[in-house]
Amino acid sequence: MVKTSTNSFIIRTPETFNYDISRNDAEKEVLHAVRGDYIYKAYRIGRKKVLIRHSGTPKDNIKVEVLKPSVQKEVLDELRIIFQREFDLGADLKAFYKMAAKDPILNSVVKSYKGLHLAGISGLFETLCWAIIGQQINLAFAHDVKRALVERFGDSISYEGEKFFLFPSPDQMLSISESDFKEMKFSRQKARYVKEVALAINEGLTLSSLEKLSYEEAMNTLTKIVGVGTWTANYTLLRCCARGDAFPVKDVALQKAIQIKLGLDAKPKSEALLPYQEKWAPYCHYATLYLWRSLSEV
DNA sequence: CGCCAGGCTTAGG
DNA sequence: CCTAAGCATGGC
Repeated sequence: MVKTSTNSFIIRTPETFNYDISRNDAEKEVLHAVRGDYIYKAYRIGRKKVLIRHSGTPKDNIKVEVLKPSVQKEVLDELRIIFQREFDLGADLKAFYKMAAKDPILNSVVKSYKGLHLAGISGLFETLCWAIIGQQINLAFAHDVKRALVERFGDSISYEGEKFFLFPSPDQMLSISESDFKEMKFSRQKARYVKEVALAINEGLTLSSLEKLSYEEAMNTLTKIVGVGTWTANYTLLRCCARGDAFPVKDVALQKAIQIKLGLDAKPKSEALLPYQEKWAPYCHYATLYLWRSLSEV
């Protein structure tokens, strides 16, 4: 038996989980660094900044190693909880696969990306801001804007000559001037929108408060924030809260994927997607995720 | 050049 | 309720 370091641990994953296909290894993503089999990422746990790296085991479990600093057991426990959420390990995809196998749109994508879990976004604030940054612009540009924001205003942790960044806190976001936002290529509206979200978070909006609400209530809570419309709210409930009732019918990537699967001449309008919200419930989030992946966009 | 990108708000019918 | 304009930039 090999003695394992107290600074690493292994997370058991469900049968349906495949590490290689689920790990988000987008090179353009500023909040992690992909180094071969490892993904390096910084987290804020309490007041500590913690740098970890994770990798897959032969059995598709997840190995997490804390690289800096050396931490107490409580931090490791917290990291376990974070990873459960970050890879949506509570999801049992068997029922989704069973439903999708009989669905003309989904049957091919669930075969292609078997084992894919929702993964990759840490916090509510980050998710909402990322959605706002991504409104109406292409993803490559959105990544550049996020990178500029994070590298300039996010905290970081240094390790072996490299810096690993954390997403700015709501207070850090609120301190950014109009001209700085402009330099980072935020439109004036988007600069306001991310600050509106920061205020909402500071006033008590949390993931757990959202989880207690019904779909309609959660949508109402989010869309009350200026800058958060139905697309952004659905995106957040899907991506961050892993809710199976969230379905971004206005999403042009989702529309495009469905257009391709059905061989349509044009993208279906959002109203045309509404029936799928009922049909695919409670797996609208995974239906969307797999269709996005079919465009190589998640 | 025009049009579309993982939209939203506001103004004006 | 609905539609149009404005936002800012990049890729094709």
